[in-house]
Amino acid sequence: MTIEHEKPSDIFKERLRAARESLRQMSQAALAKESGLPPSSIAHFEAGTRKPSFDSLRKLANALSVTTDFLLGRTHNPEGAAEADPLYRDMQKLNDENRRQAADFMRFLAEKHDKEAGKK
Amino acid sequence: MTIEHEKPSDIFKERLRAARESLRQMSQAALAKESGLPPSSIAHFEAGTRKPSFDSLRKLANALSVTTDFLLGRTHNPEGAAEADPLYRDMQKLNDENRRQAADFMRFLAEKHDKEAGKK
DNA sequence: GATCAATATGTCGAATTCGCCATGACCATT
DNA sequence: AATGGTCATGGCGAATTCGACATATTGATC
Repeated sequence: MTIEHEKPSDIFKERLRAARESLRQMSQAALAKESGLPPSSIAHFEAGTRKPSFDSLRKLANALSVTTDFLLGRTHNPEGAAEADPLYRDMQKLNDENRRQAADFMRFLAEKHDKEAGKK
Repeated sequence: MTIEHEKPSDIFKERLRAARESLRQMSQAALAKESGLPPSSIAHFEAGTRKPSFDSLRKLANALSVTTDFLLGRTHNPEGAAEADPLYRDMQKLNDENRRQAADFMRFLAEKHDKEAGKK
């Protein structure tokens, strides 16, 4: 039972925009040129109307110098091994009971976050 | 320097087979069941006649507990320990603020657990 | 208001993957 | 020879992404 109130495809478009704007400070046009993809594809990806193919995903990750796991929402760190994540190291110190409590707490956070869906 | 003119799609099929056979010792049918993909898709991927879509790639990486970067040939190591952990994966779906709170809570649990280690 | 750059949205045919199913090959063990 | 397990291959229609292009929309500056 995973917390899936945010779908993988939704995470992807947010990660892509975050990497392009905050991390690399590029325009869509600049990323398009760097990755060799048409600008409209970048826009579609960030709008969530398309999901990248095998090749497109590779080009995006290369152009942005981030891991594909970050773009797919599998890792929080744009760069490198998740094992280096201090949070992961803390996680490994937990016993089974503590892990269950942490999971419950995260579910609570996710639900509270969902209630703030009436914005904009 | 080593000449590496192997196309990304060729690397992928080799990585997929290596992860399934050597790393996890699963049959194609077993991986199909674990990932929720049809067995024929696994065969096509390893034959190189198809390349996985966005969703299929995620399912494969989850089922095999490896990074997508490894499957795509962007890194040399499978390094899937953290990404394989469901708790860690769920944490990636939280926003920054919630993630920070979850981290604090886990640190608290870890420290509390340390204090109870007076006995050996 | 006018202009311009950046982004959003949609349309088109072509190409690719999708799940599903059938068939054949290969290789053991019986 | 026959069986069973594993994998390879390809056809089928449906769904999706592809690149390319057109056209709004937004936001900031003048």
